[in-house]
Amino acid sequence: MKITKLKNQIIIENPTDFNIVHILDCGQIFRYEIKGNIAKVFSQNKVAVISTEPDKVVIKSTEIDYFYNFFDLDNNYQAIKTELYKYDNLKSAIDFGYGIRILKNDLFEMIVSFIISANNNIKRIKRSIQFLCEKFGTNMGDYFAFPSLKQLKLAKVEDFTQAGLGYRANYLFDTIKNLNEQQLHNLQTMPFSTQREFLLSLKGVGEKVVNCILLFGLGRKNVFPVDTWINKVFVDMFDIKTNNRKNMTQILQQKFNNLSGYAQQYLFYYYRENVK
DNA sequence: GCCCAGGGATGCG
DNA sequence: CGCATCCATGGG
Repeated sequence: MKITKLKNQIIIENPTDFNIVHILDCGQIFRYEIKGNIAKVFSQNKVAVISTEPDKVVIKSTEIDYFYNFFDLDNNYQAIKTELYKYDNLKSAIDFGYGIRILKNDLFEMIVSFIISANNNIKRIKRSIQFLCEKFGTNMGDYFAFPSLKQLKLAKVEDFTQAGLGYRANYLFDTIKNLNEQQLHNLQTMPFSTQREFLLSLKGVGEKVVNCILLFGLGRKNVFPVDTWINKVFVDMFDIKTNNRKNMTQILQQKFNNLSGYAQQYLFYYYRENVK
């Protein structure tokens, strides 16, 4: 795989560790479109267009530095997959989702998105987030930006209910009310345990959501979010008996250490796409 | 009508 | 602490 970064585009030749469908459909992001071989990805107020051609992927954006980092292109996924391939029960998942990469997404967007994600399904999560973008985000012309904290502070509980958040409307409203820009800024450089403790103090953020925020919004790869899918597959794939999600998380994180986040994404994607 | 979806808050022992 | 129950909402 060869990556060439130009002024307004990135060219990836022989993309053995980059498949935009794998990346977008593995549940780490909720703002994207896939139409044939063209995909659009949104983060903050930015957009990238990804075209997949035979033996080549082209990423186009006016914010090419942002998306180079966003797609984690300095990271060597070949080495990660080689390491994870040592686990028998991961081989088929890695083969299936070979092009997965863990995105470096915006922290605030991840906090809001994964509060909405709790006990919800991806289709409805997408719809709710799109509603919030259209109602409170900046109009960028052919799309809407994700609303800033300041913009979301203008929302009432009724707006979140109207967005279809159900009982999560109150959680999000409370979190937005209590968050400030300084805290968001400070979170970027806090030690792991302090980040975790602060995020858990937010309404609507529990053990699973905090791990998603840490993984996708703060680049912490040592966490293993256990959701309903991982819960289902746990006993099958690891032959460890427990129904306690906190125990599963601890067991999985000990097993995979700093590769936990990657292992989780391969397994989540494989299982959700192949099992009903 | 029932069950499920990238679960969390709350209360009770 | 651990555990049970409740919580909106749309799709299958």
